[in-house]
Amino acid sequence: MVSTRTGPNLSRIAASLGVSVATVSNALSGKGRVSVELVERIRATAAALGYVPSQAGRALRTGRSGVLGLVLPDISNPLFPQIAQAIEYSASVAGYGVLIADSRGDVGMQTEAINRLVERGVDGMVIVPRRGTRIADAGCPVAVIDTPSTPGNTVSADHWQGGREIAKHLRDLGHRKILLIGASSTSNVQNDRIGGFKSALDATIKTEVLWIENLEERNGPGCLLGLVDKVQQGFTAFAAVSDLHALRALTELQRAGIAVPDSATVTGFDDLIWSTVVTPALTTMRMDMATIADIAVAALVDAIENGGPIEKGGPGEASADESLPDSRLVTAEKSRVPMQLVVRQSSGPPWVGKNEPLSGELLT
Amino acid sequence: MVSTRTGPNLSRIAASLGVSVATVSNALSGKGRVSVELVERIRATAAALGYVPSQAGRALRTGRSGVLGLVLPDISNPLFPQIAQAIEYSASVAGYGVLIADSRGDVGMQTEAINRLVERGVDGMVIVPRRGTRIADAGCPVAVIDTPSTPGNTVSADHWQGGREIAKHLRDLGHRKILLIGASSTSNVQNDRIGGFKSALDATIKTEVLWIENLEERNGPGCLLGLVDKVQQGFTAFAAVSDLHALRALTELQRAGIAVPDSATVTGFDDLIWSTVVTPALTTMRMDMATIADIAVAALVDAIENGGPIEKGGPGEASADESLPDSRLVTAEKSRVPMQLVVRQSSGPPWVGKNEPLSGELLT
DNA sequence: ACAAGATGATTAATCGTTTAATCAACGCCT
DNA sequence: AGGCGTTGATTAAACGATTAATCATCTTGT
Repeated sequence: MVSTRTGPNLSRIAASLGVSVATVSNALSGKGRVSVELVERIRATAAALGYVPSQAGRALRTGRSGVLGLVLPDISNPLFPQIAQAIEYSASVAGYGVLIADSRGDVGMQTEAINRLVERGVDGMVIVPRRGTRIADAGCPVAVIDTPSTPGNTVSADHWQGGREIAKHLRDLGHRKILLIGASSTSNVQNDRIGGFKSALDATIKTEVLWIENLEERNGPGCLLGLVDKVQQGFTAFAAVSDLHALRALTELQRAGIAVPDSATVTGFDDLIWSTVVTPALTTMRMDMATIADIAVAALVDAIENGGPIEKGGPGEASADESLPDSRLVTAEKSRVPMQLVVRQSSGPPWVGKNEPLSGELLT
Repeated sequence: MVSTRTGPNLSRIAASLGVSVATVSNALSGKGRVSVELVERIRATAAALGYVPSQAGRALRTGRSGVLGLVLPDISNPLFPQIAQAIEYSASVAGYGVLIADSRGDVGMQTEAINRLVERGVDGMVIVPRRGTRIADAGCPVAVIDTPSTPGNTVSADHWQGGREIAKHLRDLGHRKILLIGASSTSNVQNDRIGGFKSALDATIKTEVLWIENLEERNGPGCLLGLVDKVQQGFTAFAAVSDLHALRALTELQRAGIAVPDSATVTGFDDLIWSTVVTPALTTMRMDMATIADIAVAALVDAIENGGPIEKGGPGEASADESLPDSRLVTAEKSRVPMQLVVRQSSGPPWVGKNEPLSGELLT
């Protein structure tokens, strides 16, 4: 029960100057009419006393908490640090705090996580869904960061263009038989990247898609991807849809004695933390998370403060549920942010040098 | 100005039942004296109306926000997902929300980040410092997750024991010349891991420490670690102090045609996301973040709600600053949580099979 | 039967901030 | 000089929940 009555409040400042609290409030917020001289004095004593406004008091009065929620259904996603950092930065610049919620990969717990945020009184939330999960009605403005092709998406990287860029990079290097590596065929993001990839190539280049999830269903998690066979079949480039899978491909090839990039090219996506430290460093596509976060937060703040552009919840059960006000997906003018190609050492022309594509001596 | 007057409040419930707000409050919190029958009716209508208590109102009255802050000076740390997930879970079980703050690696911005949290009215905060940065006075209970040897540490993994375990694992496999790989000699965590490692070995086993930071100062970031030379010098095992460096070592060795674990063993620390997907999967030490988070949050909540055990801010400038109440580092009974050895495929006995330690054909 | 205690509910104050409404001076114009 | 707009400040009423203090009943003991 030790209430930490820490800083002074408005009335303390008011008392110490012999003015009213309203005047102090007005002076500090610059809203009412206060003489410049008095504003100066109030500012000074506020600073001297180390005044910090009570968010609770302000929130109660204004009905806004100044806090945004951040929901990542799959928080173990290695992209999380990038996203959290970018959102937190954009939010703090806009004067908002960021409350995190985790649904531990469980789709059912996502609603629960969202409810926790709502109960904490967030003014809006940023949701990065995975696998096209439905966003439950939140009763507050919601910004969705997924992929442009998903209905309801607010802003995201241009995954399609990203796919195109990396495809062109591989094509220009001279690759003619490319294996695309993805995790799940139900992911919108991955499908867009793959779609863009294929759209950049004509019939002279052959592609094939390997879905890791399907493979692991048969061979168990962590199984080999069978890339050595693919090399023997003539594939010279392996374009993973995420750096995590690129890493898997890279090490599997290396373990089999296939040199990268000399005998096989590997590329990834997202420029994750390890892409620069592995040997060879990964060629990858980087998303501009700072810009994406800025846009998402700006759209959210606009909706919160000015009742900006919102779109009624998606089709389906959205308007059927009447107990809650419908979720309000915010929209942004610029909804797709270009990705940037980062060329490092893991990609190169096929069949460089003299080596056979397969040394064979170290097959597991 | 569209105030989202969403849910009903206490008075709405009170009015709809013809009782007073105090009674409703008492009934829902179970504190005052209300007849069981009335409690039942109040609970029912509260649920029917979809009542959610206003955190702002509650916070203003009780002086507690029900929110904890989470500070990671280096949010790009790949451990972040694990930590954030664990802390958020423990906090939500304890009825608290988690507000994140990032100082983007900049030590100076750490104070700023902490201040942002304080201004938002967090009841306490969890800080995971890096490189022994000083914790600025926060004016609220603070739990520090670092390493047991750091003064002021609240709880953490037992890095020393972790080092011992992995050393014993390598010793038992038969390795006699081991290279330890760390990033920075100023990191308490890394020093503890290395210290524990060495403490488990007698003079028959030779170890050497490679600090990546020193190497990169000379050769530039992302440079090779020169592990091929080390193999030639007779090192058979490479024990990295983090999975990130283990990954770096693994790929560097593989790129040079040195098979892992056949010709060289590589181990890591922390069981990061990629440790299972690389080939060979990484042998590593896993921290029990769930337990660590539970302990940290419990200590924090205890200090917040019962004024639990706290320790005055560290020596030095802590008590010199008089404008803020001193920071209160909370303590926990169990401050070191054992790490767990996870044996996978990247470690094995030295010189297994017939292969020469170095094939040499693929040296970069 | 009456004082004393237990029970169940209400009153009213409070947390700190914002803001609409009010008020007192003062200068200015006709 | 009296009415009027402007300036600079104050008053007072919220916002929603918590809680100490109070009050009305009803039970119980002597």
